[in-house]
Amino acid sequence: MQTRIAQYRKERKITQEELADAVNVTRQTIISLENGKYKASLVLAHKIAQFFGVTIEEMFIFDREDENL
Amino acid sequence: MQTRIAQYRKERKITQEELADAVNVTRQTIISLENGKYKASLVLAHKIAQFFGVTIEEMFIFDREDENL
DNA sequence: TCATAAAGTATAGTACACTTTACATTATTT
DNA sequence: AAATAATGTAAAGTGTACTATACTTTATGA
Repeated sequence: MQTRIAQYRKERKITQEELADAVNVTRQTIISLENGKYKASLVLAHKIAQFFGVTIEEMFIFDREDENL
Repeated sequence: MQTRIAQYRKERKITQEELADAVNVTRQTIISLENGKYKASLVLAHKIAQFFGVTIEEMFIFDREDENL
């Protein structure tokens, strides 16, 4: 699964720490999401999408591998 | 967090088991989601929304309590 | 070039999404 | 009323999202 977190974040010149604070997770969580270490929970996905004013589907790119959970 | 899973499912006269099979989880997972025992993962949310042809945001209703993850 | 900000790595711990199996209750149909 | 379908409950196990802390590397800018 891919995300546009880093892309949107950089476009808006926001640091990982600022985003982390905004959605109330640790900086490590943002790093891990951006680097594909794991997938966001539904609520976190929603908060990040909301923060950037886009839908979850626009922020997170589901691919065929996501047949598994 | 609320969901419209049961609502959409009943509208289309689909059983929990049929939905479970369609999105490749167990029947217990569907029951638990419908009864608010826990929240879907992002990928499962996506698969359920896709199955019903709606967006994740339309299928899952985020409320203020969802400040936490 | 030196300081500092930003991004990254590592690791141990906790909570919970999801599975599996088995049994119980409630609806639906004949 | 009896059979069967559908929904529900319980409980133990696994994987992983996220935290916390501490340290390292890479960018940015005076």
